[in-house]
Amino acid sequence: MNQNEKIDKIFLKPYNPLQHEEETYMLWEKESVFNPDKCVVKKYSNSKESPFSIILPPPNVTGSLHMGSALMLAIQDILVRFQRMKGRKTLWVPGTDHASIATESKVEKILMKQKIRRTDLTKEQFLEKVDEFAESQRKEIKDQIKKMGASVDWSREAFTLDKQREEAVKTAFTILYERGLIKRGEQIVNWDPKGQTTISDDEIEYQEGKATLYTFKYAKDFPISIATTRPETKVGDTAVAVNPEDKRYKEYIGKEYEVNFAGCTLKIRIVEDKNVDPEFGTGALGVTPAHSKVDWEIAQEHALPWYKVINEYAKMETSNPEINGLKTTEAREYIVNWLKKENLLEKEEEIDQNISISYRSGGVIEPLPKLQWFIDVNKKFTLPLSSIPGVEAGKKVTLKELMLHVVKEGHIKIIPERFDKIYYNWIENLHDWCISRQIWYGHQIPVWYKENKESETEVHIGIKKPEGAGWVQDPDTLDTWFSSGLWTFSTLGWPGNADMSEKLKEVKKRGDLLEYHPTTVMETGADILFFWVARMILMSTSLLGEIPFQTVYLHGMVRDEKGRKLSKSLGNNIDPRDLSKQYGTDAVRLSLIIGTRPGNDSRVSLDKLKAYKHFANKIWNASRFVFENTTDYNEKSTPEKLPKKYEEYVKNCLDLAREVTEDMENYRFYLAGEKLYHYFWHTFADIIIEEAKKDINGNNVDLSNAAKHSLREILRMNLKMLHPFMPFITETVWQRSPFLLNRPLAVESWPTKK
RNA sequence: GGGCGCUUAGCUCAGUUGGCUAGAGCAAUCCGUUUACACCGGAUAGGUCGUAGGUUCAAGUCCUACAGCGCCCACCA
Repeated sequence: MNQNEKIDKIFLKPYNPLQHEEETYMLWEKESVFNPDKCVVKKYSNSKESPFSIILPPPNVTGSLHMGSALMLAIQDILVRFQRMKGRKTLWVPGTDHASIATESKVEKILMKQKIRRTDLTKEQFLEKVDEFAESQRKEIKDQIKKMGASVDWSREAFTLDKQREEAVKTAFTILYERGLIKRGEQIVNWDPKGQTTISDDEIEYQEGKATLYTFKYAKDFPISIATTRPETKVGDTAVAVNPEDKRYKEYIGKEYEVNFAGCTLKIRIVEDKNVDPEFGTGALGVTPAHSKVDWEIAQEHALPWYKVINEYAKMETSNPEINGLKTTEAREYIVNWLKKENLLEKEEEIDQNISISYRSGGVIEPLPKLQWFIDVNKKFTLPLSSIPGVEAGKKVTLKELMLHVVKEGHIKIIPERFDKIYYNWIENLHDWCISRQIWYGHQIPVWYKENKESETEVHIGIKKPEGAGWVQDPDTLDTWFSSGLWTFSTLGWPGNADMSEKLKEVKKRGDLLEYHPTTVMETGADILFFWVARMILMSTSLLGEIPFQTVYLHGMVRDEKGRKLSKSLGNNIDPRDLSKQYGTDAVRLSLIIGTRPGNDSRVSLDKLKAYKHFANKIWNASRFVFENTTDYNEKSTPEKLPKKYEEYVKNCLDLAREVTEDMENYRFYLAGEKLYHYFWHTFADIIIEEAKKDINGNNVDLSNAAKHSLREILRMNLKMLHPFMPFITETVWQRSPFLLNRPLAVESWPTKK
């Protein structure tokens, strides 16, 4: 068998991705090229260069990965592989998120199908089921991450609900509590009667709808008419608010009336408040402090009493037995009828109104006052330690100020820039963050209560249950974003063994946290800028006095071919693995990357997938051609100075390398990828190879050698540059090539201009 | 109510700080079955870069207004 027959044997045609991808990933793992420590030992990376670090946004264990995750993995892998090849010590930490509410309700649904209700199980039994489910999803997700070729360091895999992260959560809670930033209080919260839990402002979605606006008086002898879409809540009114500028009601301000309204006795005071719009309705607002956020604030302002008239099941709780226990909608009907009967109803009109919906459970949000835990974003506290320029250690700041400062001063750069404004706007409107949830799955709040002899409640906040009998832990769990907010440093060993309250500094002396934090870049979906990115900034700046990342790269949403959202309920959901099987992972990655600008939505395109699958085949065959035709190539026989034509070819390729490098360094890999594609196919394959064919078989030995030399050099550079984009095929070719020395392509050096 | 994005070839989209005859993929038309590849090659056609003004030696790129589509935030009880 001659050389070319051998090459034919190892380069079977056409290129079949399925045949090579798995073994290639195994090769990388065997060689530990994803582990930065081992890369230093093996001298694959230069420990003197500044490290490059990135933490994977942890996918929720609610289900398997979707196309958005595939895009995320592709972008991050490109960034990471590029830096690794440039010789930087490079860390990419993988992990998953327990996604408390989402996972809990998912498991509940699964149990329902088996005719098991949550209430049939004890808390322990239920959590066991959830853990079981989460574990199986994690396996699935891990498999998907590998299939996408993501070069993550599995030895550092993390889970937001594992032991280490639990320690981080408890520590964070304790520190924030000690600084007075976490408080417990009765406040109006977004209650989800369907999910039976509170949710944060950001977890609400608005649905457009119509509502009836009723205009009426509480009673015949009451001087002012009010308008509302929710008459049933009016049994909880304690005031009527009017605009101070409104002349119509000036004379009533400060007066108090006792009225009998729908069988309930109400004491209504007339107050003035700037927030009341004189143009709307009658210009007078019936204040229901317990069941409306705006009203709650008005009530706070005027020290009004409040009465809860709707309970956690969205049923009435009133002194009138005819209404008590009714659903809110039934109570509304009762009250409207009563108004009609009493001849108090003046007007009924239809208006546009948005309905607040929980984005997890779909339940209609009922504002309720409840005893909950909050993070106070407006309270001044002393930052004990800081490496943030402009905020020295010891300075008094609020969380809001910190969060604004680091972005406004450019310590954190957001790509694309336009999201800066959106971020500022969100922070400026930020209210206290309600962090307690009435569900089982998640980090239980590290607070313990005990009744003492005087039947007062003692409270203990800390990492461990206090000594002695009688301590009961707060049953609530934390908002899932509390633990994911710690993600950039909880994955890097924080808090470790140090005594957190005393020696924050000590922590930084330890391994990963010192080496890799702040992380270089956070790449994630633009849709979780508020949920997550802002929370990470909050946690990192306040707990470590450090930014969590230098750059935020935001990607848009991946939609289907028609531009619709991909979702299970629409039935157009795609498992990236199915596309990988059909087109090869490299093609899937390229199709998601090329032409997708940061922050913009993109569409799954079968045309693109097909095109890049063909491209993989092109690389395969062009490589085969080069190796077949250069088997007798001898470096020594290459003329020192290449003939002009080949000199130009090589120079052009080096120019491309410079341009591509610059694009990569500036996060324009969606351009770099296209340039590489175009160069490889339409310059290297179509022009250079075709030109070289003549010279290789010609009589001029020097020209022939120069052609062989140039083909190899250009192919070598292209395989390297294409590797971050198409890791599988480039590595597979490399492993079969004369280029292979003592290391995989994944840790070969990135081409630079000599 | 406030803010943001998009509008470029038949379709889906690039075009980096204003600078060469405006690009890619797919689709279309014609030719080619020469030993890397038919998951191929060569060629052709196709755009007054949403509209109207403006700045500039020069505008797809900057400014202003308008239109259509989409998104985010706030929210009127």
